[in-house]
Amino acid sequence: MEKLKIIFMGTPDFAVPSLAALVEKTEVLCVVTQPDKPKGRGHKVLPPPVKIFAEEKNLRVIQPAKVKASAVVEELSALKPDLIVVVAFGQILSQKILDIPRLGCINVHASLLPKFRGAAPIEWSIIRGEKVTGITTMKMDAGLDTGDMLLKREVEIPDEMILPQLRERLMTLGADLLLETLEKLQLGELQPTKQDDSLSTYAPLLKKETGLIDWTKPAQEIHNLVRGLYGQARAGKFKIWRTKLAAQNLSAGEIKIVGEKFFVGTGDGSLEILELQAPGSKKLNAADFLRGKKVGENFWTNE
RNA sequence: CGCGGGGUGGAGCAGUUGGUAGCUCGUCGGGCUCAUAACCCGAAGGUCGAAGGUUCAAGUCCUUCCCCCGCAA
Repeated sequence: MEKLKIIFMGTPDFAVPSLAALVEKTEVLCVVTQPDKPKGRGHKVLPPPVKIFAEEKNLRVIQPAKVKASAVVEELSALKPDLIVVVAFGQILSQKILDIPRLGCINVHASLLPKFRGAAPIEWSIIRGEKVTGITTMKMDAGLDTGDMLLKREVEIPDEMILPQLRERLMTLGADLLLETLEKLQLGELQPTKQDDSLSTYAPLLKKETGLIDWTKPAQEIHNLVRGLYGQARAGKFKIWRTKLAAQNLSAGEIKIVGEKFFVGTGDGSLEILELQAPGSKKLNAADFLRGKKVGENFWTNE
């Protein structure tokens, strides 16, 4: 089968396996990713993971601040790609770009569309307590994750699964499903399916306040939040990394220490805190955290 | 040059105005006990992140560097 000529657009870790798969099976003309941005502490300018990978493979990389810019559109058109593949790119494509490749633009999205359209589908699927999520490939249109669906693959979310595990699983699956989609595309076996907009939900970018734990909420709900944000869930000045449903009789926010175990009451039951992190300190399991430290009355807000 | 916190025996922490390095836990040995993650007694284990400097004397003051973390992006 003839190799497809592809332009790849993607930015974070999540997109790397898909790009790697394309490098194996297709001809990647060019990789489009976000510009290097000053991230992290110092002021360090770090290239996005996709760029690092692409450069290792000696692929052509461009990093436009805006892909929509006419100069960029012209540059991409000139490459005459068969297809554009987009995986967690981080910029919205204009209709002009969507019209460039003769076979259109394909997106790998980390949810079972039309659920969880948007920027953070993996996080929200856990936060919302979904038992199953997955990957959907779709033919892109001008809307946000509204294109016709091509292939879909499910993944179960066990109750104890945390964000990095699910992300890892989905990024691998995403790469597989991408290849499968391209194969069927070439064989003419794809049957695009319209999304039922009435069933759609959104998975917006996470905000800081999303991670604030409200102890009056149900234990399962808090547990889901902690799992889905892994490290971004906070109570007072503390980050809560891992929790587990527990059977202590405590009022909301009340803390109880039993030996090396750390329990907190919620709106309807209690949680055991397995891993947490104090400001300026590193992530610790509860036993280590409790050593040499006093856990007092206004623990969450004081100190 | 974005702002800030921290690096002390295996783990988590305390170390006041510079003057013998402590605590909790763990580890090892012994004791108590039907038994124990409980209790009692004892022991081992630290060039106090690195390199310089000030000083009679520095974990504690000064300088430089390395690493970790939070915020902000």
